[in-house]
Parts: sequence; structure tokens; C-alpha cells
Amino acid sequence: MKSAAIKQLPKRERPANLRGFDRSLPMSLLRAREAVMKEFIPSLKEFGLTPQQWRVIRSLEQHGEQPLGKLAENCFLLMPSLSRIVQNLEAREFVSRKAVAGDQRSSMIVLSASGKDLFKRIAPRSAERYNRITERFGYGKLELLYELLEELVERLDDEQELLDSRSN
Amino acid sequence: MKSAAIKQLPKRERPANLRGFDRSLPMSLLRAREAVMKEFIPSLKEFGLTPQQWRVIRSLEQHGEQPLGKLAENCFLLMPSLSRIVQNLEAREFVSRKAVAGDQRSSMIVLSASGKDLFKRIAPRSAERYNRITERFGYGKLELLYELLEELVERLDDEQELLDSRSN
DNA sequence: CAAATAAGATTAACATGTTAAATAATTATA
DNA sequence: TATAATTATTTAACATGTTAATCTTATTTG
Repeated sequence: MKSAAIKQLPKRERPANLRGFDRSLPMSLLRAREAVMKEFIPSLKEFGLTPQQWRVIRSLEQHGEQPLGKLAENCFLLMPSLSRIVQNLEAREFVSRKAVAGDQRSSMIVLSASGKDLFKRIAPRSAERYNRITERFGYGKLELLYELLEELVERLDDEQELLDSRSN
Repeated sequence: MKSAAIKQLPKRERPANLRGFDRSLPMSLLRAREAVMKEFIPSLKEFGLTPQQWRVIRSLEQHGEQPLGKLAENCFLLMPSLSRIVQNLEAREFVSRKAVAGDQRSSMIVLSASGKDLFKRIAPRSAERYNRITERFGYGKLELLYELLEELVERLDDEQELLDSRSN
């Protein structure tokens, strides 16, 4: 019985499920991301920020004031989430809204003075953590990982566009 | 002015922030995961399952009945989330609980007949998607990506243990 | 120009992530 | 053995992810 089962394998096919369903690609990416986030979250929490709130502050500091739509795009957040996040940051006066001339639907989100201050206090810590990761893992490997991740996204997005265009 | 600024760069140091804060490691991992999940989520949704609910069903199918603790570990879910998820799956009769002799705190989570049936209907689609990703991205690159992700987690976990042991 | 459409943003409703607190059963210890 | 500490799980409270519905303002069109 066993020999018959073995005989079917040697075809040198790659297994249908690389490593069963556990250790699947989504799972591996999730684990990796969690491991990385564990490095950053504690210092954010000291300052009372969630990772998403930090993303927003960071984006505003780097790219300046933005309408919600751009901010959502840059922070990779959906509008409903961002809407709540900005309300939160606004209540704590880390950001404010500035009217846009000619369109009353939209407004610019602006990083306040205390928002900038918060950024200045957190940024060095994040950078330090980042350097530590680079040290630990190796600069070359990290670059390679970036490239692979980017290419993976590109390939999957290509396919997505194909499917989209077919249904149009 | 400009020449002075340029003169400080050539030290051949790698930039402190690989690609600014955008395109950071957490962000890249998130984007990659989202891109991958976009492949799987639609078919899950057809069957009324979230990715997390699917993880639970998958784990039960693969590893058999488990106490909640093991299930949480295998599915990479925190207990409060899993607790709610199992309640949901229980209400829909995809799983049930079986008493454990000798410990009334814990119970085994069991995949029901309709749970197994659901698995059988979804699994082929997932496998198909997975194969498509492998095709698109390349088997070798995928393996390389797995290795890098695993090693990243190992390295960061090592560091974590160091920090933990210091504080004990 | 008035009605229909579209665009930007928010709200609603539900599922999950996350930390802390609560509950109940079990084990360890004085 | 009564009590304290531990273990397994759940609940609470708040933030986010996600889809659909709503609301307001702009734009398009008949």
C-alpha cells in the first residue's frame, strides 16, 4: 500500500499547498508584520498613539496638509477608518481642518503645532527601532525582501486589472 | 548652498530611513498581505465567511478538534477574538463544543458535518487561487520570500526574548 | 435653470484587534 | 482543608477594517 502511494509522488511536482494551509502566504505575511510591529507599538503606546494614528501624523509631517482622500491613499486606510481617526486626532488637537476655497465638501487636514511636536518626539525612537531591525536582519536581506514584496504586489495587481477589465 | 549639502552625503552611509517613512517595512508587509488577501476574500465572502472564520475552520479540519487555546495558537488569533468567532460559528452550527473529561473550564471545539462540508466546498477554490499566485509570482521567488519572512520573524523574536530575559 | 449624477465625507452596522477586568474551575499552599 | 494562586475562557471598552447607506455640495444634462 505504501509503495503505491510513494510511487505517485516522485513526479517531482511541487506540492499543491506549499506548506499545508498553515504557514500559508497570508499567514506568513501576517506573522512577519506582527513581529515587526511589536518593535514599534510599545513606544507609540507610550505616547498614546495607535499605529494608524501614527501613520496619519507621519504622512502629514512628510507631505504637508492634505485632503482626506489623499491622506487615505498615502496611509493605506479606508475612508471610514480615516474619518474616525482624524476625528480622534482633531479632538486631541494634533490636527485641524482648514477650509478649501471653491469646494465646501472637502477640507485640508493640517498638522498642528503639538502634532508636529509629537512627531519630533516619536520619530527618533522609530528610526532607532528601524535601524535595529536592519542590523538584526541585514541590510541586503531587507532590500531583497522589499523587492520581493513590491514585485508580489505588482504581479497580483496586474492580474487584478486583467479581471477588472474583463468584467467592464 | 547646494554643494555644501551634497558634500555631506557621499559618506556612503545607507539612508537612515530606507525609503522615508512611507514604504516602510510594516507598510510594505501590509500592502503585500492586502494584495494577497484580495485573491482569497471574494470566494470566502460568497460562502459568508471572514478570513478569520476560515482560518478556524481550516485548522479544525487539518488538525482535528482542539481546545480554544490551541486553536488560538494555530490560527494566530487572540483569545478574545477567537472567543467571539467560535460563538459565531457555533451559532451557525459549523462547529460545536464537546466537554473535556476532568476539566470543566475547557472544552473541545469540533467541526460539525456542515462545517466539514463547507470546508470541502471552499478548499478547492483556495487552492486554485494559491496556484495562480505561485504561477504569477514564480515558485522560486515565493520560496525565497517564505524563507526571508521566516528568518525575519526569527531574528526579531530572538531580540524580543533577549529583552524579556533582561526584565525578568 | 431644474433634475439627475457624481464626488467627498460621514454614519451605521457588524467583525476583528487589543488590553484590562471579570468569571469560573483547578491546583497549590499554608 | 480552607485559602490563595493559577488556568481557561469570557466580557467590557475602545480602535480599526469593511460594506452599505446617507448627507451635503458640485457638476452634468435635459
